[in-house]
Amino acid sequence: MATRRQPVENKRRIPRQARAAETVAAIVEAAAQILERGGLAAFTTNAVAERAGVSIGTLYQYFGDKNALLLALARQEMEAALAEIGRALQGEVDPSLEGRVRAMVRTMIHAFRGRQRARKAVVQAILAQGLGIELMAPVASFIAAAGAAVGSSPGSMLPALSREQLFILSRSALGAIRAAVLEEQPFLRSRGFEDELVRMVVAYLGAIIAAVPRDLGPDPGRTRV
Amino acid sequence: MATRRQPVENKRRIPRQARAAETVAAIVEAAAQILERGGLAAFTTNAVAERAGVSIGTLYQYFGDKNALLLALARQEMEAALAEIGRALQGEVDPSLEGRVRAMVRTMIHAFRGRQRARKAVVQAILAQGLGIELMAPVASFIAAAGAAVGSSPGSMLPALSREQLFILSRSALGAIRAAVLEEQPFLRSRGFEDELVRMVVAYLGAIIAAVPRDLGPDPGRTRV
Amino acid sequence: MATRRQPVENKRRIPRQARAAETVAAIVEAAAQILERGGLAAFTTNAVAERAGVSIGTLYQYFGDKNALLLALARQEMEAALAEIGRALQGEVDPSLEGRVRAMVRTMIHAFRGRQRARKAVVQAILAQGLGIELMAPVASFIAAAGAAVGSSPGSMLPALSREQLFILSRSALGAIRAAVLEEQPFLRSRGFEDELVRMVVAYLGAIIAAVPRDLGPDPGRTRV
Amino acid sequence: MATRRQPVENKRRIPRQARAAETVAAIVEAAAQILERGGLAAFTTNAVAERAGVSIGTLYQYFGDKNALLLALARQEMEAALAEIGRALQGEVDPSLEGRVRAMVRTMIHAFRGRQRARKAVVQAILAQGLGIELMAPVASFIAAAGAAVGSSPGSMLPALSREQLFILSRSALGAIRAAVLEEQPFLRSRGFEDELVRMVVAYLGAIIAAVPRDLGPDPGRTRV
DNA sequence: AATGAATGAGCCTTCATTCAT
DNA sequence: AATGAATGAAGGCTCATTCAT
Repeated sequence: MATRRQPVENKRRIPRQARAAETVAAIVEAAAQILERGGLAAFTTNAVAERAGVSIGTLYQYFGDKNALLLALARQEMEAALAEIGRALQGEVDPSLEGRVRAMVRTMIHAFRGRQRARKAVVQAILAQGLGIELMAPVASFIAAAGAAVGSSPGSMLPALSREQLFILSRSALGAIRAAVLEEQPFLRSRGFEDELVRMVVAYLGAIIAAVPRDLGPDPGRTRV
Repeated sequence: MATRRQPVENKRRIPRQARAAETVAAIVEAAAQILERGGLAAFTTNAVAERAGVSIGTLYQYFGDKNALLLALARQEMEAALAEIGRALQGEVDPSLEGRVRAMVRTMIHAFRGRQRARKAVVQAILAQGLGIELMAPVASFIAAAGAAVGSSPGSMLPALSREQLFILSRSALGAIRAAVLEEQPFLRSRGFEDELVRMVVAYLGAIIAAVPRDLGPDPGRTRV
Repeated sequence: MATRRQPVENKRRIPRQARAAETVAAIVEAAAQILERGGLAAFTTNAVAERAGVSIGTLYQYFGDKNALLLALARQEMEAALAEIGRALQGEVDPSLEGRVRAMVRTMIHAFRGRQRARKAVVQAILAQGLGIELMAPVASFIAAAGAAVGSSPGSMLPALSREQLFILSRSALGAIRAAVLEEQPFLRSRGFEDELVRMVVAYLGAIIAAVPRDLGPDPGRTRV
Repeated sequence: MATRRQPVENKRRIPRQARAAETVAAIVEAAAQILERGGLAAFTTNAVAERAGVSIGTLYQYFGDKNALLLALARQEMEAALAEIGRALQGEVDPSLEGRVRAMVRTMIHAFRGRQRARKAVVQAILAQGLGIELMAPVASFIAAAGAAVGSSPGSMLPALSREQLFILSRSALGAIRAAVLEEQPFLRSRGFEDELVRMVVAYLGAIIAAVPRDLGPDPGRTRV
């Protein structure tokens, strides 16, 4: 990407007026469109500005550099996905563990509003920038919170999850989804794929629960995020 | 970015002589070193040629473009890892399912000869090029073969794996390892991380086996690669 | 020249402001100067940009590639020459056929503002690019128009010219001039050379006129551009 | 072409043995084929050597540089064309001026064994190298000789031709043919085109003859090559 | 005589970013 | 706040040519 600076966050100006907010939204939307159509190769700041209908200078008024724009898009979609999951969990008819897991998996599979190419490009770019951590942090928190909620519910046997367990829980399913996105696997949105992901996660959680008595009682060393 | 051609493989000349083979090896090794020290940003064809002690022209004699070199490095390491796994399975003292899984997981974790930065860079680049499929194909074949071997062993209950199961099996564990590499997680090489990955895979395999009687008997629709 | 693309015209941005127009003019002028001094070998985009006093990026802002710049220069000079011929025909004291022909020949000989090396380089490059047609089209049109004007004048015997006649008329004289330029013949600007060219063209026109009665009367098959 | 040296002639070794002569012929033929198929862009020394089935080193054994090879090809074809003209003039049934002119024109149109793309490429390259003079010299000599022969024949009125006349005579017709080749004009091999070229040349010669009495008597200043 | 691996100067081009208006 | 012309570092890549074997 030949970026000269790599400020993780680099917003120059917080938009305070309605017009400015619209401009920012237009730029982010333009970025998504460019990515969707032309992939990472077409994603140049000039191209985004042009499609957004603003000058390149205006783009830099709101996004300190190319990365900031990419990150903003990624964050926006990630937050939308998490919010979606939250809604799904809330309104879920099936309150069982499997029901909850399925709701989460399904939402993650269908994230990014169906813009697969854009999603792929964003994932590629995020990974290429080494910004994966940033974006995964909220996911981990979310899962930890969900896990804690489940674990603390009356009849649950789910213990507090270790750092490694949390990591694997969030990265394995998401990693598989991600791989399917990057490889453009046709079965990404199939029921079979979803079923297997759910099976894997549920099986893993089951194994964790089953291991509890042997491994430990309530342990202060465990992370309870 | 701005790649003009994307030939998956782009070797120009097959080295027929000992001297040429050495040159090729030197170039690939130089690439790994450059990547290890300076990451993707430092990975320029000129830099690689210089470190390899050959002219840029010589580099292009053997690698059609920058990508071909990257791919060659990735392939070499991937094959080395698979071979390593093969050896590990062969000489494994513990022939149990968990023993086998652990051998595979451990090898994947320690792949790329411990050059983590180089590994990260290669993964980033491969993903950014959308070349993930190419590299994962042999892994999937390998796992399918291993799965088939296990499944056909006398007392095994492991059925033939479906396409989706195969995918998830190979990508979830590898996806988690990959994420740990990209995020430079400190626990990557820890015993705890390995344990959890093994637990996840074993649990998933157990769930697959448990599901067989209900789902289906021997089914010709299943992939038995 | 190792050109990868061959877009006949490849202007990136239409200059809308006075400053931009000046920049473009400066670049084209610089190109002519570089060509005049160092020939085709010295004609590199970086050299042109430097002489023009702009950055290489600016050059590419207005000319999609090296070729586009070359073509722009060629077009500019070609159009200047045609305009010059137009003025010469207009103000010509000698309205005879020979007078007109001489005016045209003389202007073509002295085209390109006397910059013979630049002219040679441009011709070479244009031919090497296979772009000769593009540049000759307006000349053919011009000659056709002139021929038609002459032919339709009261006492003229000049018939409408066929495609082949038009072609030969425009290419033979110009071809001889071009050859003299490329071969750097010392007599290029001599009176004797001009005289002979005029003689050739006039003789050919005379032959065409003489042939009319035998060949055909007014014939709709003939091109009257 | 980025040539570093430009030795007009640069043969390294005169082949004295049959095998060597075959090799040289194979290389020249390969050059013609490469040119015919891929144009100037494909004409690299390595490509020619490969097609000729020899190593690049061998190519350089016989041709000092790329130019020498190009020139050799051009010469070979040019000489073939002149020889062809000679034969045509010899066996010509029509001994009139027009008959002779037509024989010459026709041969020039059909030169290069019908390999139009190769011819075009050679012309482009020759012009781009500024080697036009070299190749045209024999043509001029030939025409001068032919003119002298005609002029000295009993009833002929053709005077010795001046340098400029010779030049125009050879370059105008050939220039028109050349332009048709470069522009890939479809009528290149048409009867109409040939007719007009003949008409032009004959008309010009007629004008020269007609001018003799007024201009000069036998003049020592005239070139009688 | 032939081979072909190696050379390397240097070209074209991209695109993130700045700043005067 | 917005504009957009201008910047320029930097990188991928070509190909004629050499020379040790």
